[in-house]
Amino acid sequence: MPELAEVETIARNLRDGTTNSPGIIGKTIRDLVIHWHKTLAMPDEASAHSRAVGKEILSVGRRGKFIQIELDGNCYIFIHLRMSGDLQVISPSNEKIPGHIRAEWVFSDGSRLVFNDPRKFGRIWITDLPQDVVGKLGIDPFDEQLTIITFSSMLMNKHRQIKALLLDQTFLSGMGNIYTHESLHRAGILPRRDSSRLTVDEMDKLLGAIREVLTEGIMRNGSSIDWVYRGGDFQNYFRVYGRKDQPCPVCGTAIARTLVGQRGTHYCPHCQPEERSNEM
DNA sequence: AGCATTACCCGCACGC
DNA sequence: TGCGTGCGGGTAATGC
Repeated sequence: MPELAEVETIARNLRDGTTNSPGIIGKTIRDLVIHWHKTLAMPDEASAHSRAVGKEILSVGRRGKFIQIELDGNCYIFIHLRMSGDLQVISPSNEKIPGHIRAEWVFSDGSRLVFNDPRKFGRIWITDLPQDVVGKLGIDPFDEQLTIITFSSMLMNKHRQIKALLLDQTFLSGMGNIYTHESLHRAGILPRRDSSRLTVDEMDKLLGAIREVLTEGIMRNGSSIDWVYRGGDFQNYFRVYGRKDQPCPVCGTAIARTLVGQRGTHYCPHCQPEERSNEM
């Protein structure tokens, strides 16, 4: 699915508009149509309809990997794109309709916000209690309160494989499989290393690498992978993700693939070595 | 009890 | 045609 950089890009496009589509701030919802029942996680369809219809869109933002759309009357729409979701604004003049629409909001001006999601894993919540949906999310990687002091103590208080920990949304919110790979490679850390046993220098490098990779990802409008194209081109700058057997751009060693927590994991055996033993 | 890991599951499309 | 794989995450089971 889209990760932080892709979700951020989509949120910005919905808010500010693109050359092809207008933003949705200020639009009024005239109708909500659910095409695939399970896409609506909360509440039931009738309640969702009555909560959203007639409301004006006040803001669009991101919470972890959730898109947050604020409506007037203290109501929020949360959308999680999971693996294959995408959001597009379709104007009457801009009829390029995607093939797997699971839900859509129709606005009073005739334009629509469509939720396209081939794999049907994406979910929508409409609620006046945001904490029920995003309350358990960990700190955002760009949060100013996430200093190296905070980050290092967070890591030292856990004993988990560093890659699995970075993917845990209650620990840090927004990291996914791609950006985790790229961050660990840039920081020179093997994905299965124990988080609490990283050196302070490694923790410092890791936080910097996470922010660097996410910033570049956002700058390039995210990554476009598989058949789900979203307009970004960060995929052309991956150093390890999806590059099994190809040379590491830093040292030329063949990129290796393994499994960490049931998920494909790529790394450079030379740049990301095993932990050095402390024994003499 | 609480934490960490593993297995399985959920729809679909694509490459080999 | 069949099989493995995947920008994610929830649940259940197991082990420490």
